[in-house]
Order: sequence, then C-alpha cells, then structure tokens
Amino acid sequence: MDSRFNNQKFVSEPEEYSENSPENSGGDSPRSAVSPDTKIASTSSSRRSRRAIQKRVVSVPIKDVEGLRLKGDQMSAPPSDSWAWRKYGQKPIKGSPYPRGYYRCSSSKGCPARKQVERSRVDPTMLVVTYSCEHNHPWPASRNHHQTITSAPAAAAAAANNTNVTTLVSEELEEEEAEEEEKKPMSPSNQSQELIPVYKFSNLSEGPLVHGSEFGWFADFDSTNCTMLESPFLTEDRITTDKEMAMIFTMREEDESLFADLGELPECSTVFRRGMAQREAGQRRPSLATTT
DNA sequence: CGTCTTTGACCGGCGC
DNA sequence: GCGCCGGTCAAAGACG
Repeated sequence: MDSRFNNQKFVSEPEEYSENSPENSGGDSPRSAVSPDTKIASTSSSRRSRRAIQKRVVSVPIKDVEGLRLKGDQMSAPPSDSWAWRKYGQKPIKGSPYPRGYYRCSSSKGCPARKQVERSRVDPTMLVVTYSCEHNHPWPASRNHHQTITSAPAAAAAAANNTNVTTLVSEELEEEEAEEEEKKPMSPSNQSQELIPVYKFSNLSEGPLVHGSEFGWFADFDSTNCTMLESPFLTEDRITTDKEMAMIFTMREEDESLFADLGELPECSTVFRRGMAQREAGQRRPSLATTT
C-alpha cells in the first residue's frame, strides 16, 4: 500500500517544454479569442510578454490509475488528483501507439491550468502527466471546492508516501530579450549567473521575480520550510537553450503532513497552498477532513 | 438540464 | 510554398 507511489517517478522531459508548448502554439489561434477559457493565456500579446509558466511532468503507474477513472480501454485516463479536469481533446501522437489526452482545469472558471496525459512510450505501464499553468492567473480561492470534487484514494496514498514534487518553471522571455540570451555563450558560470540569482531558494525573498507580480507568492513561501534544490536539469544545455529554468521543491515532513490529504497536486499547488494559508487560516484542517 | 466526453476540423509552427 | 504535426475548438452525444 505504502509502496504504491514509491514507484512514482518524477521525470523531466525537456522536449515537452519547447516552444511547442500549448501556451504557445494553440494560443495563436484566432479562435482562442472566442473562448474565455483560453483567452487568458492565449493572446498574442501575452505570448510575447514575459510570463512564467510552471510545468510539471509526472509518471504514474497505470495500475494506480486503474479502478479510479479508467473507462474501457481509454488508457490515457488521467490519474486522480485533487483537481477537476475536463477533457477537451485527444490526439494520436506520432511515434507513440498511445493517444495523448488534453485536459483543462474545471475546478474554477477561467483556470488556465492544463495537463496532458499520455502513456509512456518507454514504459507502457506508466502514464506521463504534464501539468502546465501560469503563475499570474486568478487561482481558485477555495481549496474546499477542489477537494469536494474528487475523492482520491490514490492521491492520498501518494501523499502518504515521501513524495517529492518536481516543479519546473519556464520563463518565457520577450522576443528581443530571448534573442539576446541566445547570443550568449552558455558557459556553466553563465548559467549560474542567469538562473541562480532568480531562483536560488535561499534568496527567495530577494530574487527579482519574488517582488514581481508573477512570483509575488514566493515571498510568502517560507523557504525555511522547504528544502529547495537546484534542479540537475539546469546543468543541461538543452534546458538553458530553451530558456528553461527549473527548480525542485522537496517537501519536508511538516509540509507533507500538512498537505497529506491533498494528494497529487498540479504544479500550481504551491500557489494554492500559499493562498490557502492566507485565506483559510484555521479552516485548513477541517476542510481536509472532508476527503477522507 | 448541466456537465462531461468524443471526435472531426481547424489553426499555427516548423521542417524540408 | 507545402505538408506534417501538435494543440485547440466546438458540435454532438452521453451521462447523472
């Protein structure tokens, strides 16, 4: 039982964070302007402006998904988590015998959080779930709302284990800025100068992004309660050339117990947690009791 | 009746 | 310029 999600692997697939990310490609569609849901993240202006996109790739054993939401032979059924997702598309992916499902967060209206679910090509027994969202969108105010939507035995089991949460933060630069960045030689020292001052977690309250609107929530994040590590992915050229910045949040025991019954959270969970701490101080524990 | 899934069509990016 | 590919839309049907 406890080993269910010990098998859970958190993997990074840098190619998933390329310029073909859904926030980029689909966002250019004129039709997107018609949809309120996509309008938030898909205007051409937002595409060019600096914004942070947080992504997280999770591999989940299919056996943990089966029995929860698996319908028929729909092998891309999303792993249960603490959020409500609405499927808006499915596409066969070249090179993979399995289709990829596209899900949009339906826990709150206008929530731009999305996730892609597909079966792993290398290990068909695993589902690869890619979460993505922006930081500066109006997040749902109530975690209670989310928690009443799904009861997630698998999620609870996941949280009961020592589950590390791997969070990738993608920073899209403005076009001109990006061009400048590309011209720079990407020496290790250069990488560290570009990435660490912003994301170095011991300086969370000092980084420029922390003071910005997009990462303002970071300022409320008690870094002493989070062991944050530089992602090893940072050392890879493929990441830096894609303007990717990564961070790993390793939750400590107090955090795990605090959010134990939240289960498998999307990458935006940190935002929610922070928001909850502010808005629902004193209500957190009673609300969590509803899921068990 | 509201919500969700399915699925074909559409669109933009990218490589050739 | 063309075709491929991934991502999204939206209509239709299913479901509770």
